[in-house]
Amino acid sequence: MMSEKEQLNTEQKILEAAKKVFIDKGFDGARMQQIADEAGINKALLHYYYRSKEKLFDTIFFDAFNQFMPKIGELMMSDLPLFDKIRGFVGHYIDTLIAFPHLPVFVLYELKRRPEKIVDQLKNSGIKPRVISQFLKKEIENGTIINIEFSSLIVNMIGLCLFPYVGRPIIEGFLFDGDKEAYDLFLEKRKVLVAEFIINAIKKN
Amino acid sequence: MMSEKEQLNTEQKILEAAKKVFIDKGFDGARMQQIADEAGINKALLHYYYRSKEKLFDTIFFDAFNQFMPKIGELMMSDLPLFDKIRGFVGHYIDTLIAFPHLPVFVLYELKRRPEKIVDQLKNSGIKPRVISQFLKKEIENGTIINIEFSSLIVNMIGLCLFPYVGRPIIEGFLFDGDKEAYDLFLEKRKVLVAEFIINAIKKN
DNA sequence: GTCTATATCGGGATAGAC
DNA sequence: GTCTATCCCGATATAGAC
Repeated sequence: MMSEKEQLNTEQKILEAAKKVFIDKGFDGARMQQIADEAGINKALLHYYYRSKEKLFDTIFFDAFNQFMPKIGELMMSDLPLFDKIRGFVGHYIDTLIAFPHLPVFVLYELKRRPEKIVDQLKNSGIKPRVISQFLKKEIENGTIINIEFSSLIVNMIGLCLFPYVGRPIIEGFLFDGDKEAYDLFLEKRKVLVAEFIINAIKKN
Repeated sequence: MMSEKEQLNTEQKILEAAKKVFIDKGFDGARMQQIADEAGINKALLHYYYRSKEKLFDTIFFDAFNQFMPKIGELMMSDLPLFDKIRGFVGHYIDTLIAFPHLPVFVLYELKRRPEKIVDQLKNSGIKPRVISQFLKKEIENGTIINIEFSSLIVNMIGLCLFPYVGRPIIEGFLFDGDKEAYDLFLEKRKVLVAEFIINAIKKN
């Protein structure tokens, strides 16, 4: 009986392995040999499918990035009440992070090597800051929330979601005495806590 | 007339150069040759002062880390009112980030390679989570703030300060259309905005 | 202490058999 | 498509002259 991994074809095995190694080690830290080992093949075959390390990396990276930037465009531009949008965003974002906890550091690190390409990707994502910004202005005029720029709000939201993941080794070690289970619980609870924290911060009265 | 750099002795020049290159490229991405060039010496001399790349890196890293983790122990454990502590923390933290904007990604990335050592450093920093936690409990009992764990609060605070720096390439490109000056202004304004955001989020009524 | 020259090795990439 | 063997460059590290 074949294991699940053995049922994959070679290209899929390579992609799985590359994803794992690149995300864990970054481009510079990753080794083609390790990817080959992980995929149960040899180095030469990697080059047969993807001519270079760079090419293979690109495939992985943009795939990862699209997972990392959740499909929240529709959510943000829907006609849900603002506070529900915030809850939806935070919940969805943290769910993604729980599924792929190593993605953020990977993406942020690689971001320094090629910011342009990534910004281009985002611009093609269909998310329109202007539209959301207008929506926010209306809520401010209505008096539901305090005066805040969209850029501020979104940066705050992402920062609050993200940091527990990128900073996990420090926080878990220092504040949770290395208690992995306690930290997982902490992360899970933040799905609600972060949304309420944000709403508290911006709601009038 | 000597430039400022030429007045430094060799060891200082090496440390300056290494700091620059390591922080910019990370351990794996950094090249001893580039460090030597930057310092205006040759590779052999690097090894004369620091036997290996790893040794040189360690020196830089722990130095950088101590800058990155601002000396906020005293501030946090002082007898200032809570909201002033928060303002002080955010202001000080963001000032540090403005001075060393590339530190966070560097520290977070390298953190994955050696979490233990860094947590040890923190534990020797003199900051006592328990003490601050107790202080927070009192404020909750007094009714000044809503019920919140210290771990949540500090993670939120750091996350809010940090993200605009680690995510700068994306945010600046996507939300600010690459306008560097506008982004610097945005960062500067956050010194006040973030503190008030946090205070709003936790204060009762 | 500082240099030039070189040893050594690891890793990405290719050639070529099957 | 998949393998083994090998090329070749770049990077760390060392030897040794001055």
